[in-house]
Amino acid sequence: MNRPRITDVARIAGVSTATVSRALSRPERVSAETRATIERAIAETGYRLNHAARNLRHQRTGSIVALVPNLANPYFSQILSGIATVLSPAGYNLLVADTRTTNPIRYGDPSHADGLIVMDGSVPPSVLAERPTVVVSESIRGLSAPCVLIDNEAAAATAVTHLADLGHRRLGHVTGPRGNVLTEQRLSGTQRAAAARGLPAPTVIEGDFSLASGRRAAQRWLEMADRPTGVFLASDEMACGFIGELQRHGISVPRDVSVIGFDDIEMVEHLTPGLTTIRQPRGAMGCVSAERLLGILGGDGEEGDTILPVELILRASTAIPR
Amino acid sequence: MNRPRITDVARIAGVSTATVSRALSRPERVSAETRATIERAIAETGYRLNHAARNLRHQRTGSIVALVPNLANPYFSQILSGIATVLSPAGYNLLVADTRTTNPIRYGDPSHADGLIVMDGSVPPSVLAERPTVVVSESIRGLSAPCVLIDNEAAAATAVTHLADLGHRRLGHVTGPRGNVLTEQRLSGTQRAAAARGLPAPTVIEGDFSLASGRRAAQRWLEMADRPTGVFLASDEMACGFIGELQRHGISVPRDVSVIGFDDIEMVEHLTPGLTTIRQPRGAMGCVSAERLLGILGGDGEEGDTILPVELILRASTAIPR
DNA sequence: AATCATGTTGCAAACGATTACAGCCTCGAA
DNA sequence: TTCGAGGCTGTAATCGTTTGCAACATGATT
Repeated sequence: MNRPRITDVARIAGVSTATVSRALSRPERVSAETRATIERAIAETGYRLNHAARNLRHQRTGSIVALVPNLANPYFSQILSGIATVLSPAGYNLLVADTRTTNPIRYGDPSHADGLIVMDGSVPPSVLAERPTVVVSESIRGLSAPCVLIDNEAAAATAVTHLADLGHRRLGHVTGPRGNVLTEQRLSGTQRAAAARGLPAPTVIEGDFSLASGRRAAQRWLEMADRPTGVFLASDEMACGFIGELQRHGISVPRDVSVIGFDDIEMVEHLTPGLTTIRQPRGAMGCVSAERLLGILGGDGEEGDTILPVELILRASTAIPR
Repeated sequence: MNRPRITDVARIAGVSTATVSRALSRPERVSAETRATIERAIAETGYRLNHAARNLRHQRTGSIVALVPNLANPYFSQILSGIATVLSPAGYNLLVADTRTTNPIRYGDPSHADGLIVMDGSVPPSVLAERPTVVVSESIRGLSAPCVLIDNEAAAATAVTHLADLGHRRLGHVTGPRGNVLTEQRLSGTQRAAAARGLPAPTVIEGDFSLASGRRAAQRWLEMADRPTGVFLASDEMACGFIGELQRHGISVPRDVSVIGFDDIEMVEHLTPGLTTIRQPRGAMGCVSAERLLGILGGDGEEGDTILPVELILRASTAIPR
């Protein structure tokens, strides 16, 4: 037996399909008794709306696609989770596409989704121009879409100020890859905050956000004559590698050196010592980006970027210098 | 200016919409020169197919929905990632729904998706009966859908056998919540393997898979007169809590006690000591479940469950007993 | 009694594709 | 010349809704 259609309901209720449709979408425009009859007919047939047909008629899809560079990465899945909590009550489906395996062009196509939330800065702007778009976490050059970001410079300053508050004067900073926007902003915040406290410019070690580059940074630190007593690393992954390598050489954290990371990825809470770090509000970033996209879709979208506050998470890896 | 439709292409190419449609879906049924003309017209107009219309006509959606209990949990996002790598090349969209925020009934609706991949054992079978379904990781009682699983009993036996191989004779096992299928299977595998090696029955401590319950298990361990020298915990999270709490009491892992976990979640590689554990092939579980679903959709679906092999990951938390 | 506003309902045309069926043309065989 | 086969194309119905417009009934107003 085929799935019941709206005409089946109409026939059984003895009304036209137009009336059934109205009873569903704007019940107040249908008389109470007709509505009751229709409801009975719906129950009897087990009728359920065909969304493909409705979407065709409405010229919309009811879906939002989220473009992530790597679905397996917890950083993104937490943002996704935030997005889902907003989209679902709003009646939108969440379509997820991993840019490693999916051609983003496919989702730029308006017949797939009503809007895009992009977490991958490397997606070409031309693909995104066709649909309402919100960018999260990174900004994309040449695209005039609203972004949901954190203030990386201020966040870095917070980290450095924390070290300064503890009494550290010789500071180190391990950066992300050169040229990356995040890298530059965090570096600049680091230098600004140190200067503001009247401290000498922090020693800069170049990294690339990866665990391995954190380990290399540790080797650099070990070789130094005048070792910084407080080190701020631009990612938690690097901080993990850094601490692990130091411990392997008998250095104690935080007794010999205080370490502060960036991101607050889940695992660093469980390290020994627990890592002091800057938490990015990933869930909130997801929520806000979804809300802003809904705003645009609803026609009352605002201009400009949203900057979300970060939080300094104090754990055991930072302490007063010896 | 409106989006070009197939009629626009047809008009410009001087053919009927039927011919344009055929040129797109089965080019060999259209003469080469007509095809060329059509292609020119498509390029000229910038025409792109409207998927809503095609789907309506084809009575399909082109989407698969994945039902996860918690999108922010890396365990699931890695499975999702595997699913995405298979679905995307097959031309399907991946719709993700978090069962905490979305009513699963909504996705049981055939007009949303062509099939379901379920990662949440608590979804009522009635919701799933309407569409082809594959269950991953847990099995759902009362649902005759193929499952993609690991052999939890054998995996637990592998863990225990590893401890036995190292020479441990007094073993402990921290379980998941009672009543859970996984809990029972891992417990039974633990007991069977100990018996097979002629060891006394392992001391059982009840947990619930959470970090906190791992900490509580550590307290229980500390109170014991005759402490097990090797402990197998049914989740890595519990193992983290367990080790952390022991270290806080000056107990050294693995010198004083060997610890083995279950899952190989990302962070445990970076603990000190690195956690020996049983790795679930999460990416593969995702791939296989997606492939099986595509099989069903394609009409040549096979019956029965797929059991994937686990892997013992040796790290630093297990060693020969003192 | 005529007019009008109001509330309900139905008719039929969209939305944008796909495809069964039939028609036309060409060419080779009888 | 006639016929049939095969290749290509067009006509029109269809997928399941939504919605502008018009029609109708009812009761209030003049």
